Amino acid sequence: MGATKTEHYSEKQNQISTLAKALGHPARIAILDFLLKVDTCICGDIVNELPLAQPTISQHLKELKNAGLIKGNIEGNAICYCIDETALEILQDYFKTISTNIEKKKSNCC
Amino acid sequence: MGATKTEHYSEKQNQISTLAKALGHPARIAILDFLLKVDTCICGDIVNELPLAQPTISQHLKELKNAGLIKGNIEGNAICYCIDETALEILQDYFKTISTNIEKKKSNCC
DNA sequence: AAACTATATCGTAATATTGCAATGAAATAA
DNA sequence: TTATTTCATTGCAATATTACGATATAGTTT
Repeated sequence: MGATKTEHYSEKQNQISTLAKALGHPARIAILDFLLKVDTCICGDIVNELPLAQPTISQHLKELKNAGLIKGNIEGNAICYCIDETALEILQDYFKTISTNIEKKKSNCC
Repeated sequence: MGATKTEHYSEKQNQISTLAKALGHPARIAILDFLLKVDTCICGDIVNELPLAQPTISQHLKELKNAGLIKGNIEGNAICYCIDETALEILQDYFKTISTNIEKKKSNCC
């Protein structure tokens, strides 16, 4: 099939998996890393940093934006991208919760 | 094309994206949630919890295992799965680093 | 206005993922 | 030994993703 059966899972599970999926490509991690590395929000030139053609990067940016991981502001004829903290906080909280739950369990096998 | 150009990215970027990709499906998040919810490691019956056929779940478990997110111990003719903390720590550290970096920047735009 | 710059969208080819029925393999129970 | 149970693997169809050339759009410059 190839189509995920999203309707069978909880909203939280879909939310986390959607965010994780958006991060599931090295180019998109590289974009986030670059947005962090640069002091101000970056207007363009992500294309010069990655080994991908402009349409491909535009597509990756769109996916990050759709997932809510980055925001884009129009600035003249360029677009200024930066990280959206909200989404990252959701992920951070999720992993923190898992970690504390594991800690609590101290599994009796494995 | 459809093939990711992994060779162009840093090891860290590939590591994080691989882990994120493994979490990029609600069924796999549901599996992790279930492993956490149950007190001991679970031997089977994930199939009864999810709306997917047994081969499909076996496939998802394999992907989680390949990514290093879960471990499996053979126990008679059943297999006992549980979460591997190491991979989760890597992700947690990554998101923590991003958060502190964003905090430091206090972006002057967006 | 025309030329230029920056980004998005379209179309398409190559490849990957998702899901399942059928089947296999391996331990256990009868 | 012959079921039975539990999980993995194979093979395949449907769909999604990745990448890019060509083209469109929109602002800027000349």
